Amino acid sequence: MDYKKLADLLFPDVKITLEDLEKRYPERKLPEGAIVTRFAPSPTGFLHIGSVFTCLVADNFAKKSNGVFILRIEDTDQNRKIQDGVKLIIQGLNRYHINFDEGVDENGKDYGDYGTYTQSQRKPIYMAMAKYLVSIGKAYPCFCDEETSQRDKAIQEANKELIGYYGSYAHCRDLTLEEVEANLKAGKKFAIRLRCESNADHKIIVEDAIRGTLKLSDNFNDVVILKRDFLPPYNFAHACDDHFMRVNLVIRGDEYIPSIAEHLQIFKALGFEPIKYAHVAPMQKMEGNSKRKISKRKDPEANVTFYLEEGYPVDGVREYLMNVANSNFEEWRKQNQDADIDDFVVTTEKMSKSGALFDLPKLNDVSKNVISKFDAQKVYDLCLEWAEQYDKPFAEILKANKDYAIKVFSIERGTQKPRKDIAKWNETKGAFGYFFKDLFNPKSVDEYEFNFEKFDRETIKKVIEKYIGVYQQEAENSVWFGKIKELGVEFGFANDMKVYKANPQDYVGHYGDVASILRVAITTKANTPDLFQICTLLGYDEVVSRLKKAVELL
RNA sequence: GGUCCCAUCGUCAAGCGGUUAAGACACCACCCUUUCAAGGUGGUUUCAGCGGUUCGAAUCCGCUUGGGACUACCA
Repeated sequence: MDYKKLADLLFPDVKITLEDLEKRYPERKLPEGAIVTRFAPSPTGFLHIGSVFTCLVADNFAKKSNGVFILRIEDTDQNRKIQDGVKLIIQGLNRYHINFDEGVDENGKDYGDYGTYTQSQRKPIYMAMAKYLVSIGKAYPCFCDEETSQRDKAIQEANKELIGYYGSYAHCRDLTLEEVEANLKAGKKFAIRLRCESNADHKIIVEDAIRGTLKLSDNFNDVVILKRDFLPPYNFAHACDDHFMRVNLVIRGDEYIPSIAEHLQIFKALGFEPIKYAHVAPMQKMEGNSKRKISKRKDPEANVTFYLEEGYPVDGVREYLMNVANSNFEEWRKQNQDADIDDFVVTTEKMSKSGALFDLPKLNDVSKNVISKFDAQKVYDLCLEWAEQYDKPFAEILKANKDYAIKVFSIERGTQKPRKDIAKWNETKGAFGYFFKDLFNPKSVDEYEFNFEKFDRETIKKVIEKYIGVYQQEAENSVWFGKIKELGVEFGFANDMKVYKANPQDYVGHYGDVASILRVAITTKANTPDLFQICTLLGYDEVVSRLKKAVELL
């Protein structure tokens, strides 16, 4: 068989050769150990949180090794592509401070020397390489239609045979030149298949950067490497692109593990150096009693916009994702409290083999800590940024009361033990809303978080009424609090915690309870920052009017 | 069905043949207390099961079970 002739018959117009491409995309001159990796999404929907995770890791590898991080758009499936898919991905990634050294921008424009970075535009490369494989006898044209493969599959299933295009099912594997010519003349379209030289009984050993040694069955299938539209499926695009972009570490989801053998076969046929893989476990989610992958369709938290909408600060999400990526991150963070998160070095060895459950309570905790370290101005800025998009009325209030809002956010901030009231910006209104007159408008006693299990209405009312009489805007916290204690004694509250603890039955409650009643009366909330500071900020008139309001509603 | 991957507290996880089996989140209790939080201290809870190898197994090997992925001219 004259394979060269076959290749020319199939691709008469393809002139690009392997040598041309090797020259056009030379090996990179990078320091020893530099990692060249890439994120290669398909623009088929929203940006998945798992993608952000993978990017964070990949970006870290590249940056820390003085390597290169590439964004490549895998849009060879023209049917699944969506409008603005690329934009969505890039914008989402940018929000999480992920930037690429090479790739495409929001408008689809390339930057970098190894482009183009959009697969649908790399057709000439794939065709050239497919032609090359045909010319050396490692690939062949397949004229089979869908019905044929459906039928074969049914037969294989019925016979409990392996499913695929191989052996006697590989109808076009040994077509003669004449047969090919006849098919071509008849106007039949063809795909290109790899001529597989192995079988399923053959085992291969692969070293995965995360998984360690993997023992896999070899590929036995004459897989399609060029579809009828002459665009490649993932497998061939992966081999060509990652080789010519001089990628040296492929970080991808572990759903690709079963196809490693197939991919390596393609590399080998092409004469390319086999590539190193790092297969990342997917994010999981609890459903009933079992874990499952977070699904794009079913789970809102799969979409990055979920975190944006809820108002999780970007730094919080990044911090949490780092936690998931490397278990030693937490320890590192403890020792480097103020260090930039980018200073942390992620290692493949420390990455988990099994999928981590997305743990929202943990995210909340991490996020609370992150926010607690922001200064008031930053809290204001980020909260406003969030509100502008997701809570317009609140944004207006924040803008109209900027200085005041910053004072509010300053309470017990910047101290050794900063408050941890909020984990995300959509909690701000609940936690601090009462500071703003426009947001404080209780209509019924039900809106107050009074502890009616401990104290009845009358007691609460009496305490508040009495307090209205004695309340003054004190300059000193201690003086102010002394009065509260004093007031409590009148109603039978203990003014000493130890005394109270010793004989609780002798008292109605303790001074903390008095403070709680006043806190709720003034703010409606049981949990607030330092009440003295709240009163100071609110001002005498407002405090008194709120106390009166509470009495009225009680 | 076939192929492959994975398996330590409720969750995330240290662990790499000898440990009282770390730590974090969550939960509970207590302490502190000029209130609420925060913080501090302590606690509940884990090696999926069964065999083997070994003086010794969470760790190595088998099997079983459970979970997951793949099985496209999708990626």
